[in-house]
Amino acid sequence: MRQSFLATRVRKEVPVDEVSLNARLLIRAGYIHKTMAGVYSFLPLGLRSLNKIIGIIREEMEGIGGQEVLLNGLQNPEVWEQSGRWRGDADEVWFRTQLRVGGEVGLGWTHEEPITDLARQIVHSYRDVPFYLYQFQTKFRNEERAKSGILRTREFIMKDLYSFCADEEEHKVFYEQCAEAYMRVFERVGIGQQTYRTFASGGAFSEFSDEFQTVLPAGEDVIYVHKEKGVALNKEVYTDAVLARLELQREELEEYPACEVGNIFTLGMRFSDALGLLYTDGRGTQVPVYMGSYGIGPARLLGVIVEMVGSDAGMVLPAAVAPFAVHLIALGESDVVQGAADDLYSALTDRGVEVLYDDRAMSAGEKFAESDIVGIPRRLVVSEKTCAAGKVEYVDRATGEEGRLLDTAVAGILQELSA
RNA sequence: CGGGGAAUGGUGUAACGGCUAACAUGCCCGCUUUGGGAGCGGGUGAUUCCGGGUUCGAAUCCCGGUUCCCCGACCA
Repeated sequence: MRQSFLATRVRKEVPVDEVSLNARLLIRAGYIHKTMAGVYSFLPLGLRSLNKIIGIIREEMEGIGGQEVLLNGLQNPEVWEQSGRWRGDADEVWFRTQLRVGGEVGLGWTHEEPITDLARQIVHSYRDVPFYLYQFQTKFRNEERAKSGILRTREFIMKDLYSFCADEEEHKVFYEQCAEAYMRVFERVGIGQQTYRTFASGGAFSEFSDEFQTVLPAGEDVIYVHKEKGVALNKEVYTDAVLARLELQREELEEYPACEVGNIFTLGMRFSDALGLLYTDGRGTQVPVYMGSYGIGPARLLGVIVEMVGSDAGMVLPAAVAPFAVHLIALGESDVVQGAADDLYSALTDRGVEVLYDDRAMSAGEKFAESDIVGIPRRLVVSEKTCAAGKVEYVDRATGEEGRLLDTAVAGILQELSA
C-alpha cells in the first residue's frame, strides 16, 4: 500500500479528553476513529491489525475443532425469556428497541440463548455431540460507563465459542483444550509472558470460571499471581476458602492490576435445561447437553497490546499483529531515490510481502516520527545515501539496533523480514 | 447510576457584559529545505453544544436540556 493513497493520516495531536494510552495512540496512528463514547470505528490500518488478531484466534479455534458460524445482533426476546435473562435487574446491559410492526427486540450482548436454541436443530442423538461452534460477531452492551479507550466499549466484536458435550467428563477435556488454545493465542500476539490463567468468579453462570488476565497498569481488575506456578486468582475470589481449594498461600502471591483478555465458563445444563436442548442417550433417555462458553475480545486484545508496547512517542507492535510486515520509507524526491524505492516496493509486494510504502513528499523527520507512531516493527529506508552505496537500510525496531545496510537483492531482504 | 469537571475553526487554547471572536497548530498555494515533526510569504477554516431568558448589547450572566471526560459502584 502506497502511503500517499492511504485514506488516513498520522496526527500530531489528539483530543485532550481522550486519556487512555491505547486510544490516544491508535487515534494518532490513524487506526481508529471515535464515533461516540465507548464506540470506535476501525480504519484501514486498525482493521488490518484487528484482522491479524482475528486470524490467529480463528486458527487456534479451528485447531481444537471449532466450526465457525455467524449469529445475529438482533435478538428475539422469546429465547431470553426462557432463560430468565430478558428482563434483568441491576446489572442490565441490554440495548432494547422496537420493531416497526410492533414487538420488542434486543441487541445481543452474548449468545448463549440463541445458540442453544439453534443447537436444538442439530442435536437429537448422543451421536450428534460433541461439537463446538464459534463466531466473530458484534456485541452490544449498554455499559453504565465506557472507559479505557478500546478496552471497554459499548459495541465490540467478540470471538465467542460454545461447546456442546454429552456430559461433564467430555466437557472437561474440551475445556482444558480451549484453555491451552487461549494461551497459544496470547503467546502468538505477544502478551503470553504477562498473561495468567486466573481463577475467578463464574458470574451469572457458575460458581467459578477461568479468566485470562494480562498484567497491565491500565487494567481494571486486581489479581494475585503465583509466578512459579504461572497461575493467578482474581481479587473477587481472594478468600481463605478459595486459597485452600487451590492450595495456594497468601505469602506466595503478588498483587497486580490486570486486564481480562479472555474468559471461559462451564455452563453445565443451565441453558440446555432452560431451552430444552436434549439428546437421546444410548439407553433411550432424554439428557440435557453439557455446555461451556469461551470469549475473547479481539479489539480489547489490540488495546492491551498497544498499552504494553506504546508510549506518547510511538509503538512497536509485535510482527504478528502489525498491519504491515514492513514500512518502506523513501527519503527525498530525486528520480534515483524514487526509482529505487518503487522497484523495491514492487519486488517485495510481488513476493507477497505486505509493505506500507511511504512515497510522500515530506521531510525525513516527519516520516520517521510518523513511522514510529504507526508501529510497524520493521523498516526499510531508501535515500540518496543508500542509493549511492547500492544498498538499502534495514531497521528492526524491536531490538533497538542501529540500521544495517543490506544488499538490494530481494532474497536477502526477505530473509531478514522472516527472521 | 452516585459524585466531580468540561463544552469556542480539524486539534490545543484566548477573549472585563461592548470594535469584524484572537493566537498557535493543522490544511491549501508558492518558494526554500531534505537522515528525526525545518523556514519564509500568501490563503482556507467558527451558527462560540442546543433551546429559552435577562440586557441597548451575551462566547461571557440566568434557567432547562444534550454530549464528553474523570473518580466510584457495576461488569458475560
